[in-house]
Amino acid sequence: MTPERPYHHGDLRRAVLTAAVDVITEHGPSAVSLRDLARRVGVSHAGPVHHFRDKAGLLTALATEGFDTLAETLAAAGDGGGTYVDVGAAYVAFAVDHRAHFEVMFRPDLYHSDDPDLRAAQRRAAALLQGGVTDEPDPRLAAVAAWSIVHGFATLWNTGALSRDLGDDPRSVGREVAAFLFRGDAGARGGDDR
Amino acid sequence: MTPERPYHHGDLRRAVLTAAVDVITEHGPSAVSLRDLARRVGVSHAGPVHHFRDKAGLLTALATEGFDTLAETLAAAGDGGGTYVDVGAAYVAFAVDHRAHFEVMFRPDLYHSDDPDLRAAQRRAAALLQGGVTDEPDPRLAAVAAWSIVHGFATLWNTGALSRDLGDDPRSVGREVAAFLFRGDAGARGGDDR
DNA sequence: TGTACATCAGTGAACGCGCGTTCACTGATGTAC
DNA sequence: TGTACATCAGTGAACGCGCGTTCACTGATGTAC
Repeated sequence: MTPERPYHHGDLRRAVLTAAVDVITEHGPSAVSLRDLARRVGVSHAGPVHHFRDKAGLLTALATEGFDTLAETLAAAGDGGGTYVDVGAAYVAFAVDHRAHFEVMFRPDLYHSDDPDLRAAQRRAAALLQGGVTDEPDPRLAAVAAWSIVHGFATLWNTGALSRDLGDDPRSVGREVAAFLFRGDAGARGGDDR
Repeated sequence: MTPERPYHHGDLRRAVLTAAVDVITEHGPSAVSLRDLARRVGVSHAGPVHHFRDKAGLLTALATEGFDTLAETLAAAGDGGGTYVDVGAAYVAFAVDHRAHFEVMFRPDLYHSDDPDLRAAQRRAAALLQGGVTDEPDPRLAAVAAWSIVHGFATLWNTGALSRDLGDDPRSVGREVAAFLFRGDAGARGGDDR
């Protein structure tokens, strides 16, 4: 018969991260404990330490993964002629689809914010956000405004602060909100300058 | 000689709330503990329980206070012909001036979100946010966009996510960002319809 | 002005718990030769 | 193909700690008469 729990887990790192996502999605980042995650994953309570060093180390890994995914998402949305509105909609979609990651990413007190991998991922995502709105009179202000509006919408949506009669599709409302910012610019183009 | 610690504190409730603000401002809401606050205030560890019932009760009080102050701030900004931009700037100012309150207010998992006083304060603040942008083609969308952009900016600023070369005056940048949203509307008037 | 009594605010001991982290360890795996 | 050995992944006991909450209590205050 096969043993129920082989000595080596296989991919404990991945499993712990996934469990962390579950906990955070349901109860928020402050509910995370290494011992609980170990329990969920069926491993001794000291197991996770091997992969993350620390509780903060685990959350660092989660935040890094989040910034990486966000960068990929934004890049994909901007490729092939995506407008700023597409990029903004992608930002909102990321935030609601990866709520746990999103929440941790913007709580730097929870992780090792000087971790090199993390910072690289952060920079990558930030560059993609800046790049989207180059054809405005004041592009720096426009970039901050653009980031603010999608970030704000995503945050308000995720915390349940928004009125419920906005419907149940955050992606489409998010897109409308992003489009509203550039309602004057015919076409609202951005992203690709080739 | 006067006793160092009179038996009755005088205003323990107020003192605990203030101490909580200090802790949250410095270390975030998850660092709050009733015992620590009691220690800071110079009172037995069970003292605060008398006034708040609960740890969540304490945070409920803090959030309520926050929504009340926000409502006052927004009302003051809208009075006497304040434009939406004024109201938006006031929102940002509140968020950076009362960072601790602001942070707790949008973490409903931390408090008793069905508390009647809390909900009343929430409704008051929400109404003032809705009312600011009545002269847009789609006022509901405009209201969500307006709330999103100032909320997003404030959140990004408070978490330190924004680039440092925006300067050190969140209020004025916040105002610019809010103004950017309505850059097409000459005058960008709102708030008073008298 | 004085007394009795109810109410309120804060005390301090005690409970039981879950946590992060450390440690010496052992089982499993892979690699050099 | 086989053996020795290094490395790696996970174990389980132990540590010390701070926490929230409960409880019977006592000091202080205020109010009725």
